[in-house]
Amino acid sequence: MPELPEVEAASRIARRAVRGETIAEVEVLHPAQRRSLPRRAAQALAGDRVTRVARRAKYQVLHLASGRSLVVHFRMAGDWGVTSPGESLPRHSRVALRFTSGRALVLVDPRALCTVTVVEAGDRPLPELGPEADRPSFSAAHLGRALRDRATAIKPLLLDQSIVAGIGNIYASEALWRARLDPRRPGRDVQPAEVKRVVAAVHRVMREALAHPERYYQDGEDGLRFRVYDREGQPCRRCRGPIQRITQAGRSTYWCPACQR
DNA sequence: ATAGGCCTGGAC
DNA sequence: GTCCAGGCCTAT
Repeated sequence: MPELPEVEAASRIARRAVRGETIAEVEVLHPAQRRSLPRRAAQALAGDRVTRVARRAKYQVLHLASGRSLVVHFRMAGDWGVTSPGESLPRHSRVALRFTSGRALVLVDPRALCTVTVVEAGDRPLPELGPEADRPSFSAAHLGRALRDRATAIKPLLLDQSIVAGIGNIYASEALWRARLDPRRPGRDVQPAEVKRVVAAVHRVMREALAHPERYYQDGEDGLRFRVYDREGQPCRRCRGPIQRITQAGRSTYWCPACQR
């Protein structure tokens, strides 16, 4: 469940569950997870205390009393589970942070692609990231500067986390539909008025999803399901034209050729 | 710019 | 069986 709004919701769950808790043991339950969290690093966490849970874009940072931090990225399909003392772990549990209280914060990750890394005090915790997609600091002026001179299409540029942080494949399509902009448009050809529309659309999509932490990804009646994503061949909700799927930078893009220009 | 890799599960 | 998946990294 992992774009900015879903990671924000998850980080709130983690914050409520484990702030102030002391780590008793970190269990790595899937061998692939040791690529980011080797046995030694996991063992070294015992005894440390979680002082703060923060989120930056799609990263979650568990700050520890020692000055180290635990950086978690959900990638394609991660989520948190919280278990009470004695309770069994959910299906697809890959890493379990067990606390001295008996409670556990569990990384649930069917594909085992998530990363959990220990960052030592003073080390750079995160790669270079642009402004948060839901904030005013992600502005038309900022995006306009980033797009200038870029021959790359706007859709993949919205996925570039060093330009704007937190947008993923679904919300990129959703935002461009809202902005009525052709996802194939080269960055440098996007006019100032269109840049403004894109920024407004990204803000709107992010805010809507943040306001509905669970419902957005679910099927249903609440009118919140995707406008274009995963709707190939179905009628555009604006103009009734057929939604098309194309591949850009190796990822699916959904859009309406009739009303996105 | 594109392809492949990492993993597993679900849809077909 | 095949293809696809909410992300990101590396190699070509």
